[in-house]
Amino acid sequence: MPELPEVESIRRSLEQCLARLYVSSATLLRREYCESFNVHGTRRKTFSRDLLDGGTVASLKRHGKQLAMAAADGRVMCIHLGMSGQLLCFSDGVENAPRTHVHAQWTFTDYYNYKKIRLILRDARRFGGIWTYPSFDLLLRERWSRLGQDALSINPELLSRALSGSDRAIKAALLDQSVIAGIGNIYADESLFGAGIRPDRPATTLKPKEIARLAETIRHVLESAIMSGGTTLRDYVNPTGLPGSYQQQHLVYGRGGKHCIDCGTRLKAIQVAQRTTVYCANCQK
DNA sequence: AGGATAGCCTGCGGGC
DNA sequence: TGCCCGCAGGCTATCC
Repeated sequence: MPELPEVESIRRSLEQCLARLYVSSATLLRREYCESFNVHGTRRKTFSRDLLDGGTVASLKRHGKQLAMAAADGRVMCIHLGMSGQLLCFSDGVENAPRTHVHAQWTFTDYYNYKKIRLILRDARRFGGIWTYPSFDLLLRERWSRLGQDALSINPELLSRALSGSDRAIKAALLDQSVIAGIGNIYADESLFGAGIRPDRPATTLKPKEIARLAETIRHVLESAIMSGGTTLRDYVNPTGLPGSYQQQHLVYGRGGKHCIDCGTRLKAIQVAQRTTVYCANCQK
């Protein structure tokens, strides 16, 4: 379940592995997993060139939970991993790569070191996808423009503006990618606990001081999680196969019915925005 | 029109 | 042992 910290870990890992490499092949194995757009933003058939075939990897960018790989000639490929998506790197010749649920694969050639790297995109549940554009500007305009401020660069003023006039539960707002981008169920619960705010409070009832505290806590939680390489609950691993360890620092997520680490009260598990939500009724007001 | 809801999809674990 | 059901949740389409 890649949220912002996991996607950022993947981005950094791919940047290390693939920057400046030549894309010597790109294959889409499941047609409907990828949508390609022309210069007018109109959908059309996907060609291997859309998956950067024949290009050179210039940059890896991220906004919220979405990742973009751009070629030096401007072509860009946006990847969203949904719930179960994985990007995995293998050095050429090593045949321990998973074969199931692979929807796209690439071969990168490193002409300086005479090495080849294979990248595969697997996604069992197929909630993810790939969207390709002829330029980064088009990705920004057609897709990323729908996303709110990236959660890693949130501050009190921006969060306050994003939440203004919304009377739904604060957690529902945090999960809405058009309000703030990158937060999923795990980091929403952890951030609200850290800020001492009940997840079911209508967003409009938050005082400026609480919004400020929440903004700071979100940044702190996400930064800590990135330093731990993200959260691995079941099968998240970065492209080099390394799991994250932030799950060891979870204070509420997945701990419903257990004791609050701060005060010992039994943590409550409720439903907010159709998601299991765990909080401490004593510590969170 | 903002917000709630259903549905997509597979793997896994608990219960019987 | 094996089967069935519920649950996990990011996102979009649809409804209210």
